[in-house]
Amino acid sequence: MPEGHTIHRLSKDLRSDLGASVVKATSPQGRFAHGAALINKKTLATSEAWGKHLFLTFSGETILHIHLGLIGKFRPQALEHEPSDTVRLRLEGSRAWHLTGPQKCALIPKEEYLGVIDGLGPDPLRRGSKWEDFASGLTNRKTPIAISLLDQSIIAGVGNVYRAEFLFLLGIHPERPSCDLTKTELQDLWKLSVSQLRQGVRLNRIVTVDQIDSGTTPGRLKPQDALYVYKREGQPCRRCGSSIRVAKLAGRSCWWCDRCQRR
DNA sequence: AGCATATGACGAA
DNA sequence: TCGTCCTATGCTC
Repeated sequence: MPEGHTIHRLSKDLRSDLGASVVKATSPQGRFAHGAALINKKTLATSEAWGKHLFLTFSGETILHIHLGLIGKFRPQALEHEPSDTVRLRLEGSRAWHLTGPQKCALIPKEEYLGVIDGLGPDPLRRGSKWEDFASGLTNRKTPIAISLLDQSIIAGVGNVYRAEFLFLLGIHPERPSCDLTKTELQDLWKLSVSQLRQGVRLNRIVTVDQIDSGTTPGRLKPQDALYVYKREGQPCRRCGSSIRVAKLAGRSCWWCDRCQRR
């Protein structure tokens, strides 16, 4: 679930649901009891996503830093929905929001907030992000491009699904050294990140296939038809039919098509 | 019941 | 490169 698009969508939804009104905060699990008590009955002032990081600011400049990590979820629930005892944080406005399994959920000082942002590369979903910053992060880097794409200090918000899909869509082999990519390829990679992540926010889901390649109508697109290569090892490439391959890159599985993606 | 796995990131070795 | 953390799900026995 959580790549950059998820967090930006969450930021929007939380803002429209809870924004500018008094929020009730509790920690059914108890692990964030103190923090929840400090937020409780405050107003949500701002909601901001930066890559995979979510920052909620409450009245009094209290900054709540949330990072979902691999398994975290932050879901809207009906107000009467009883939180399970794994819910770290429950926010209640026009509906309830239940946070489970986050990698980070903490009230942080402004300096820490600035430090997190400072460590992040350009986020394709943020106004003001520049492709040149993305490109300059890759100059002289021999690291395979598939590894660079997971590095949040190079580009913020891309995760394991998008990296594989982007490289397929542009015909770039995942093991190509980052510094060997042409200017055009870097520009295309950036432009693709912007359009794909935006679409991800809109759909609240990652869908990279063209309608033509999926062979289905958009409304009824099945999960297994939404992607070109991610988790499709051994299956035929949607473009050329050759078998999708998989290997570990940066400790994570990466999928690609050897025929469509040239070294 | 137990185990593997997951769209992430960190620290230890 | 591993182990670790955090939770939910979907296998397998």
